[in-house]
Amino acid sequence: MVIDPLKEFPGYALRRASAAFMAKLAARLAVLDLRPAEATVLLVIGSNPGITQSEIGRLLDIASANIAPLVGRLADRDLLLREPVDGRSHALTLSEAGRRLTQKARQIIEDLESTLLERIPQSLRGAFLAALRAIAGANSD
Amino acid sequence: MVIDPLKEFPGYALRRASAAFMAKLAARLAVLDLRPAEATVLLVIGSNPGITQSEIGRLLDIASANIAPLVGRLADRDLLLREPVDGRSHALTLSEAGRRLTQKARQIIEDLESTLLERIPQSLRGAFLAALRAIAGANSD
DNA sequence: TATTGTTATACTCTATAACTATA
DNA sequence: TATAGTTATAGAGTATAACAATA
Repeated sequence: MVIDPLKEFPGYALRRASAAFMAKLAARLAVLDLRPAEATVLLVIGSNPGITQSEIGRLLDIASANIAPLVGRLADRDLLLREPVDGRSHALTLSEAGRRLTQKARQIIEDLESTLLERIPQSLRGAFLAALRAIAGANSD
Repeated sequence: MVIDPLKEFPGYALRRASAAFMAKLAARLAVLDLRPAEATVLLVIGSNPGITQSEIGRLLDIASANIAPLVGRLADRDLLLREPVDGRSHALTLSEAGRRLTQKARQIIEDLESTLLERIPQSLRGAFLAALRAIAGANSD
């Protein structure tokens, strides 16, 4: 019998749960030729027309160096438009094709989120989300 | 004001929480020149002397192709010993240096796990862990 | 035939450093 | 000086394919 010394570690369970969820998400978004990070950026732009890359980075905790190629790929596919707001910032807006694709991505994400919630007793869902946010926001270290 | 369309998605919160936790873990284990995956493998071998690579892979959900170089690095550092049990499997055991390093890694991990638990009300910890396991084990898709 | 282990390769996300241009 | 953006590069985890050796 193999002993699992990580069995009681919530941090390890967190890692495994996240990996399992992300693998499923990636597989489903692949149908749209989108990666998880690309889909989340599209959703953010859709909800915030005119947002800049640096604002997206702060919201999603993505380094600006990593947003550049990501947004570049989406722009190359004509999913979004870049318009200068001043000499250095660019306002990002979804194109018509971008809006259609974002809507499909949102559907996929919401479907998957629903299956995740089904695994958690309804009365605990609020506390579960609060706990995850507390862990994610624990940047005092 | 920037709107966060992912605010209510537990899957996204899960991803962020895991990323935050893993970043801290990686930073602390770096002191021992260990990566998170290496530390978990050391812990598993420490609790299961003589375990084989394929058994580790099944326990930790790591593809065998990825375990090979990982175990190879640990063996190169003389942290573990590989002894053939039959013509194809190798029994893995910690060396004395491996045991010392594993103990230090375990301390680091347990410390960090404690700070994570502090963020969750005590009465909810059991349910939180159960929820994460349910999500990680939801392989029916 | 199935399993164990290995090598090679590629993809995704993330991290850092160095740089230009603008505020 | 600080901020926005870009480029280049590297590290880490993960995935697949192909293969040899063994059960």
